[in-house]
Formats: sequence, structure tokens, C-alpha cells
Amino acid sequence: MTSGPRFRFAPSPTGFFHVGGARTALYNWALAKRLGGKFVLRIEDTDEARNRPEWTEGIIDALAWLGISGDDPTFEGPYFQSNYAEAHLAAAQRLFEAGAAYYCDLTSEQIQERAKATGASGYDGYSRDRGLGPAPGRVLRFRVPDGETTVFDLVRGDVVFDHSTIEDFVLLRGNGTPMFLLANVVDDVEMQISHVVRAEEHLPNTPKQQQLWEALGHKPPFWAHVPLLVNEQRKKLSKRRDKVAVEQYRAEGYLAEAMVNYLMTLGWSPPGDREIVPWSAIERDFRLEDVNHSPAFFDVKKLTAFNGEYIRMLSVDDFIAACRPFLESPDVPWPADRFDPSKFGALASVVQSRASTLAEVPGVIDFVFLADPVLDEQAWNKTISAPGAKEVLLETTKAYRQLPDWRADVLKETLESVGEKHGLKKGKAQAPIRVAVTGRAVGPPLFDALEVLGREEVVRRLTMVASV
RNA sequence: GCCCCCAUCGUCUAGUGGCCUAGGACACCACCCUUUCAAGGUGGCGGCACGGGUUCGAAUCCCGUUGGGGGUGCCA
Repeated sequence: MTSGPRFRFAPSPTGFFHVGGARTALYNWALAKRLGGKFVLRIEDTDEARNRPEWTEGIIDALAWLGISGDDPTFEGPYFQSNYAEAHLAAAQRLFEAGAAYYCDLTSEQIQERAKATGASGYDGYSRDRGLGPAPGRVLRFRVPDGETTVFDLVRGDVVFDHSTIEDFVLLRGNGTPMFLLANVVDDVEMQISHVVRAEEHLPNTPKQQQLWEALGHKPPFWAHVPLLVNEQRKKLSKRRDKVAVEQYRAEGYLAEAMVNYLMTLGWSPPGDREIVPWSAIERDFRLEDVNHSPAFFDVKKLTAFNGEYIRMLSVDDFIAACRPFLESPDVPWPADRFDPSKFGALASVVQSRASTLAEVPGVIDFVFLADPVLDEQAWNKTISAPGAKEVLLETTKAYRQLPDWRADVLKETLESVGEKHGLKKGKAQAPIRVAVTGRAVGPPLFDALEVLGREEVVRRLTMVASV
């Protein structure tokens, strides 16, 4: 019945999809694809999450954006942890009956007191042999035997844990509900998971889970603990301090391909000296045993650089299509009815070579669609006070008014000859016109912009500014 | 406290005992190109945490130190 490895990915819905989770998902996905296995999605749906189905939808949506989609036969699920509630309880019952687990009626306060008294830390196994049965308020604890557990980790090799450092952990709460550890293992058993690839923070829990697998009569899966993603303080990325939501990067105009490629280079690198590689190459080359052991800093700057490269790899048409949501968004700085797709299309290629995210695109061409560009006072004052600037502005306006051909090259020629008359070099001569028409001292190539804007509008803006 | 993991340029990494005077990428700097800003091109800055071993030879293996991180719940 089972055919091929089964990789489980188990994000917990929290209202957003963490970039660290995204990388783990990608690792699982690459492996499942190459090995002809399955990517098994399990949602650890908590009570809160069950009341918010949009959280789960968000995860599935984010995964699909990254290219991990339910439409692909490699994808299996989603399965919900809550659907296995009965199996969790049945497993607990079995462990109890087999003597692998026992009930305990100590409260956490009592446990703390005992710990203080004996000088030991944590639970001391007080109820191990008291023969207690189930009752409200009593927790079921796993009886950790003497000995040691060796976790065979595909990334790190063997990691040995002495059982004396593992206390008898709780399987069932006092109210009878299963703990994460139990639920997790039971789910994996039920889904016949063969590989658990997850973040390193779970490594210390692994010997507990492995013992559970064995106590339940199953051969444990292959484990792989991949390094953590950290911030500049070298701390685990957290929602509070750090920008970690995949959805947010998507909203800011990062391309999925760039995100995927960048994420994969954190803790791993493609063979050779090239980092920008297509997914097909990643899928072919990714190996768990090549994954690094140390935490990696999630560097937005480098992500952005990757994104710029990916944007430039797009055909102009694809770039225009990718920009659409950002140009038609309600947050756009211009009145919606003034947007003209053909004008954007004419400027698209010059914008494309400059953009590092799609979200910044509206900001560089807003002057085209604004009734009147927002004038940067400082830039204006500086520009117009330069010697010859005022003259160039006036004369160019006049020349443009009666230009026979309204084309970028003619516009350029005209301005340059006016500039030369006043001893201004190309760049300098351009400045007053640029600020007058676009409102800013920097922007896309001026003459392309002028051509797109049209004579009437350009002359209008020039005379308006000149009269101030 | 206890347990576990980790340690190559600022950052992500290549490196699995000689090919290393340590390679690439991001960032930064300079120059070239140029129509401002980018993009592109060329070059530069910059690293094996420390101390002991092992070895003819160590970034690579071993031990220790230091430093960082994670875990240690009737959270997930």
C-alpha cells in the first residue's frame, strides 16, 4: 500500500505563514518531488484555529503561491489534527494498558514543591508505581525507561539523549485532552509518515517522540532538523519583532520564484558558484545531508536583490501582468480613472530594469497618472536656482510647444541644444524639466516619460511651474 | 540550573586532510558606461572564534575554552 517516502509538513495556523515554515515546506516539497514520494500536509488546528477557517485557507494559499499546490499529485492533504482525536485517545489508552504510561494526580504546584525539596528539576516520577487509574484532574504520563535514545538525524547524524535527562512527560491533560507530542506522533503514525523534516527547535523533543513511536509498536521515521532562521540579533525569527509573514512579502511585490530561490539558499546552496537557479535544478540537487547545521540570518536585502534579478528575467509582457495588481490596487496614488494601461505599457521596460519589488512601481510612474505631480520643493528650489536653469526651462517650453515631432529622440535633441546654449551638460539641462514635469529629481528616463505624457500635458506642466 | 545544537568575510555560503596565498553571492567602496536614478561591466575592502593535540601536512579530524542559539509547561 505504501509506495515511496511520505514527507510530513505540519504548520500550525496562526493567521499568517512564517518564512521559516515556508522554507521547511520547500525542503519537504523538493524531496517529495525528486524521490517520487508525497508531501503530506497536516494542519495542527487548535481550538482557536478551528474557529478561523481563513487561517488554514491562508496557509494553503501561501503554499500554492510558492508552487506547492494541491493540484499536484505529489501533494496530499490537508489533514487536520482534530480529526484524529479518537486515535489520540486510543493510543493513550493502549500505552496505559501496556504499562508504558501511568496516571498522576499531582498539580504543577505540588510538582514544583517536590522539585524544590529534592533539589531535582522537574517531575520526579512520584506516581510511577502508585497504580492510579484515570480520573478527572489526573494526567497521563509516559514512563520514560532507563537507557538512552539515539536520534538518527539526516542533517546532523546521530544525536544521543540520556533518558535520565528526560522526565516522564504528559500525554493526556487533566481534562483528558491529548498533548501536542502525543497527537503529533499518532497523526504521523496514522498517515504513515516516513520523513519528518522540521526546524531545529524540535530536536530536543525528538527523543520523546521517538520513544512514543516505539512504544506504539512502530519504527520511527527518519528525522531531519534544519537550522533555524534568525534575525540580526541571532534570535529565532518572531512575529513580534521581525517581518516573517510570507503574505506580506507577496503583498510588497516579491515574486514567488525569487522568494523560493532565496529561501532555499538559507542553509543550503546549489552546486557550483551560481545561486540564482530555477526550481527544476533545486529539485534535482537538493539533499538533506548537504544542509548546513548553523542558523541563518534572513536577509531582506539579499531577498530584494534576488527579486530584482527575477523581475529583470521576466518578459516585458509578464512584467506588465505582474504589475497589474499593484497598479489597480485601491492604494494607488492616482485617481483610478486616470490610469492608462497603454501609457504604462510604453514605460514598462524602463521601469522593469529599475524595480526591485513590484510594489515600488506605482511610486516611480505616479506622475504620469496624477493630474498634477507632487512637487518636491527642495528638489525644485535646488534645481531652479542653478545657473541657466530658468532660461533652459523657459526656452525648452517654448521649443516644445512648436516641436514638429513629439518623439523621445527629438525631445532629447531639442533640450540638449538649448542646454548647450546656456553651458549646461546633458544631465544638468535635464534637471529643471524633470522636476517641473515629474515633481522629482530622480525617475525613469526623462524623454520616454515626456513622449508618453504627450505635448499638451508636458507643456501645461512646464508653463504652470514656470509661472510660479 | 540541566539537556541539546552550532561556530569560514558584516550577511548567506563553497570547502569533507595537500588543488586554499580560502572561491562565489548580497551589502559596501571606486571606476567604466550613462539622460537623473537604476541596470550592466571592471576592480577593491573583508573571514577560517581561541588554545591544545593528531599528522610530513588541518578551515577540514580529536579535546578543551569562549561565544551564540534552542529546548526544558496540564503551549504548539
